[in-house]
Amino acid sequence: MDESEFLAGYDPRAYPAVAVTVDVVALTIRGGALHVLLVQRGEQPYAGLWALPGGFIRPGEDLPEAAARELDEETGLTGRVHIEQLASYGAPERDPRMRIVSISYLAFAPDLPDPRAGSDAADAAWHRVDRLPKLAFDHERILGHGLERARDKLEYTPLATAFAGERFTISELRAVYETVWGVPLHAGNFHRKILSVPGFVESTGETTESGGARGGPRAKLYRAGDARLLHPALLRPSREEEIR
Amino acid sequence: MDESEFLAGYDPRAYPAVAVTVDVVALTIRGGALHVLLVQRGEQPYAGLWALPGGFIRPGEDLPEAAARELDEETGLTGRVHIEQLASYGAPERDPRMRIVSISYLAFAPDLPDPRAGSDAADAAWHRVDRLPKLAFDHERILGHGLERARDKLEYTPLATAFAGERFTISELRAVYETVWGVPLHAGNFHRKILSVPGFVESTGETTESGGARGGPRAKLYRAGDARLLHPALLRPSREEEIR
DNA sequence: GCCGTTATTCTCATACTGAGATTGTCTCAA
DNA sequence: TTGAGACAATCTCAGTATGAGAATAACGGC
Repeated sequence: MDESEFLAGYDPRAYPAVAVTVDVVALTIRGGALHVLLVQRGEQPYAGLWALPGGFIRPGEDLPEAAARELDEETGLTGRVHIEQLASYGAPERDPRMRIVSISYLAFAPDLPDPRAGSDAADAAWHRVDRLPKLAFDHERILGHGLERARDKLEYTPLATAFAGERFTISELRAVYETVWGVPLHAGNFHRKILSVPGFVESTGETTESGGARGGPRAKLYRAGDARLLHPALLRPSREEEIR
Repeated sequence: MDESEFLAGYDPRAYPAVAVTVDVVALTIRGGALHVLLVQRGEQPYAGLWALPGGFIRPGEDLPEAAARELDEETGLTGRVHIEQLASYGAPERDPRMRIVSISYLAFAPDLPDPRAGSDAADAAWHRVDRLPKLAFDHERILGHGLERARDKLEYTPLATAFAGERFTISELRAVYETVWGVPLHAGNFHRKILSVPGFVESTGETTESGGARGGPRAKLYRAGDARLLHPALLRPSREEEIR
């Protein structure tokens, strides 16, 4: 039986309703650590637990639109934020109330301010991804996929510049990679690599106002270039475990 | 307003129903060309046009399960087929009948038999992806994303072996790459590369029964190895256009 | 048996990478 | 004011990967 036949003898409205939500994995870097935006649930199920910000799509609203709205409701930020679809989850029992299919989105932004104290429920806050509370629903799994995707995209896209400000130094960019990947990188090689990938960064001709907090010369400032893919890619230090 | 507050004053059932479907982009290689499985619609809307196989998810059925079922209904194949989630589409007007959110799946398989003559609608058949008829809904876009994903995954995963049979020669594997990427590859370099990537293929110790149809020595036979990621990856000949 | 085809292996020049070292600027504290 | 340590920016050098072309040899078809 395929779609048309199925439709012919099948009225979806006759079945238990399926609701569609979007959930957003919003990542930012604060104080040298990767953080994710979470909201504390005020109601059952999972009252008191933290969850990814999200909600039902509205009539007439496209998916990316819904994701941007959810993010905006928590952070107040709309522009400047890179947002992309992550994956969808629809296990029958993932929400005890009813059948809910959730489309997850991944968002990246430079050091964001504290979220609005939720016009709603209990609370909203940035949490270090390496010190997470227990999450509601299957949000731990969704967040895991989001982190994986972010780490991968750092390799072959200029995504890292989305975590940095308008202008940044090579060292700041390196800190983004080190934070997201969780490994130290060779400063000299990183510098050489960044400048050799066409379109990754472009010089602003300026330098920082002063040296680093603990010394060192002023660094040159760069802005994001026009490349959409990095070629050749920046490869993560080998991950033998992940290969097999 | 976040999920919990929204839920509190909002009953999704009160809104126009949202239906969830899965659509499958099933790819195979037949006669040296990449093909996609399409079904011809028997009813409105888009009656007579071709579309990706798909249909509504059923109560109690998880997403991947639904995708596998849809594929099985058309091909009869269940095992052997690699299947993974592709993306989701939910533009309000993508289906004129009602709000439909579709989760698409990507499937790869070795040269598959002709599909069942659809227990349903009009027809089901493999179509060369470079000679497509007009497609229903936004299926052309979905297929485009599927092809893009397949081409990318060929670079860093052993996916190509999913298009080849149980045992295959290096040349057959090269043909898969050339077909999916649409470019000729240097036979010698390809050979060297495949054998140097750990875990990509492993020797069976056997060779083909005879040489190629137009001559040439017998080729050694290999089977898929245990690698899940290719390292270093096989890079596609440079695609300047796609970088910026 | 001769010719064209194809599998497999080599060569060689070029490009990219990891590790370590060098040079010179700048902050901080004695 | 000065010396120590931090850090940006370059460079060296060896090891590895890649593209292009060629060499060798096994087969099928005629």
